[in-house]
Amino acid sequence: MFIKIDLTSDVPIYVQIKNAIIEGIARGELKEGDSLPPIRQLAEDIGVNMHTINKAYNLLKDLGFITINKKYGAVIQVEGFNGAFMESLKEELRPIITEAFVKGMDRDAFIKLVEGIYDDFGGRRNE
Amino acid sequence: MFIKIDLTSDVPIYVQIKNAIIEGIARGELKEGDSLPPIRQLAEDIGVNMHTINKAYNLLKDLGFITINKKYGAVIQVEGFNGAFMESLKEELRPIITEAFVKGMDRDAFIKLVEGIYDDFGGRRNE
Amino acid sequence: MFIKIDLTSDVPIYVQIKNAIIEGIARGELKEGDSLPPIRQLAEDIGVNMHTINKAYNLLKDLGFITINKKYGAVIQVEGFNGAFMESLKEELRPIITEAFVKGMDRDAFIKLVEGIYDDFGGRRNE
Amino acid sequence: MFIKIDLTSDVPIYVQIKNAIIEGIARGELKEGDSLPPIRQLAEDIGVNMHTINKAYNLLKDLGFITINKKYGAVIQVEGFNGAFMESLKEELRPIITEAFVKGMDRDAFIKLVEGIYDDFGGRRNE
DNA sequence: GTGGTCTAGACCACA
DNA sequence: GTGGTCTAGACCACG
Repeated sequence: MFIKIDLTSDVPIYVQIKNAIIEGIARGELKEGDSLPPIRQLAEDIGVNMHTINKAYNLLKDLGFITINKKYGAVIQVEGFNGAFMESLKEELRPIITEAFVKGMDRDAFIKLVEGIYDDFGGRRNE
Repeated sequence: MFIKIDLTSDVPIYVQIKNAIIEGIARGELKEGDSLPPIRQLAEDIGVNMHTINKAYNLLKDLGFITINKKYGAVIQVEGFNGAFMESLKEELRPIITEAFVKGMDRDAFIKLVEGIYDDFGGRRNE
Repeated sequence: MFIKIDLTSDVPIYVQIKNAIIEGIARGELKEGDSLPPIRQLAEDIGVNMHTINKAYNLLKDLGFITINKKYGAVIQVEGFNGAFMESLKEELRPIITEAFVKGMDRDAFIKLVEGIYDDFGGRRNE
Repeated sequence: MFIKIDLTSDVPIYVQIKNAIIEGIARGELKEGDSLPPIRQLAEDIGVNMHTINKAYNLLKDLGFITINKKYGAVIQVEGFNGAFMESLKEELRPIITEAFVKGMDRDAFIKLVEGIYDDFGGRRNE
């Protein structure tokens, strides 16, 4: 698994790592039951501190994408979406859509954009 | 114009203000050519520091929603979307969509969510 | 507010701090709306590292006892209990009660113990 | 005896095993004088390391639920509760009750919860 | 002046 | 060998 960090980004490193791992699941490179690398190893691999990886893993745990135990480390195990997730999704989405709308981007153009991203994960099923 | 700030949110206040103003444009409460309130006044109205309002206005300017000049202050003037905007939109959208996909939300369900938000601004045109 | 840490305890320091603060609320020394000390100040006061306090505050936030914002820092704001809380409460309680039962402590004796602790917070209301 | 381990729980495995055995006594499935399975066998049965079982058995011994000798292995022999037990019980219970109280759960509701758990072991006596 | 992020490096509990 | 905790000390974003 290859994670590329942009140190100049204003997105915190641990969030970038979180996103990269979820992206890895979406792409099918990481499957349910797979173990993520040990925090210290991944830290060395991508050249950041152990604590930063730790924070990313714990965030993934809180978001329901992995479980953590001392035997197998961090293991992919995705909780399905629920009402709370839908709510937070909507709240994240709303200001983005509003900006696009105000800038004159119509609904169909926006949906096309969404479809384009979805198609990247196209044939895959997450089970 | 009524802006409600949620101090408990982890969205920075100046971003909340920015979002509220764009939302105001989307809802038709603010139109091209309208002036935003003077910084001091808005700061007092919603009970935050002038500095914070200033930051929000500057962000709106950078995003192409207003112009700022000494004479008229902050005036709504929306730049249409361009390639750079599309790129940043995609970058914002991607991790959100990826999470939804991995959690088992399919494309159509996501699109329905998008449509729901778009419909809030329904019949309006921004000109 | 006075927090006493037992460095020899196997309860992590940040958990001890969390417990002490909840205890402070229960005793009425901390009320809704009160700000907790800034993390660095409390860290110095009780002689632990800033990060340990930070962890305690974030845990309290996750548990629904405080909110955190940059303006007022950590502010007491208690979420009422819900189903999820009841479940975790039951799971915590079960092994404790089971031990007591097996050791021959009957229901009434156990309840008396509970009442004794409740009475420490007796006349108070948390609103 | 059937012990189910939850690797995703943050309760250590050896504590889960300890709890399960005490629960077995409470339910009457294990009685005074009964032998627990040999360490190796139980380790194999539930798929954990011998070391972990050993730790659980030693904990049970320290808590006064079993005796361990070379001839008969681990044998259920429950010490009645004493002052020290009461003290540790109180210390465990206090933060749990405090959280419940602060979240607005009143004494009677809490006691009802306790009674519900006690009733699971209802008509039984441990002798 | 507040919390948030990150680093470097140590020790410990659990498996 | 795994994650968890803790420390000391730095820099940054937000208000």
